[in-house]
Amino acid sequence: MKSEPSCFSFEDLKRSPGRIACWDGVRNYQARNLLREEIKKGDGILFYHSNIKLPSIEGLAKVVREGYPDHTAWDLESEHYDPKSSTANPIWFMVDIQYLADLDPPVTREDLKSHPVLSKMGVMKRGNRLSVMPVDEREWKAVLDLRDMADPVVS
DNA sequence: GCCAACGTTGGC
DNA sequence: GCCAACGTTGGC
Repeated sequence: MKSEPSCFSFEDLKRSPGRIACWDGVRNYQARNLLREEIKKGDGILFYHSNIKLPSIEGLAKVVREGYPDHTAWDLESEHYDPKSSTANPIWFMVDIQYLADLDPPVTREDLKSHPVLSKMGVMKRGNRLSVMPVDEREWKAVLDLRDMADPVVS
């Protein structure tokens, strides 16, 4: 999952109650479909900071609640308000995620670029604009290996 | 600040 | 349904 830290950072997640936050405000159909259908409770998450000097994977999180309607779409006050979405027919979805661990130090985009497996990650693809994208098993393991970490998502 | 990539919008 | 125009994203 990718976020501009000025909008919502990994630190923000850590400071959230129970270290849980909802991944709201996604307004892209491809990402919506992932949130609604693909992402399962217990899935591991690489939390990536974008649009900054040193774009990096900051840490790990996991999904604690599967796709449910994004209520900010119904909130007139929200900048993500969308009149096309209603409680009867929600268009946009979100999941809840929970902090797991820091990557210390963060795995930078430079790190990813020079890695045989990670250089092929979705987040490295040109023009990629999704705030949610799939990470495969090899990529997940490769990130953990870079920091000599045990897999925290084994259930 | 530049610019490529991509999604969305709207005229036709 | 096509496609040009436009806005946004995000690395550099």
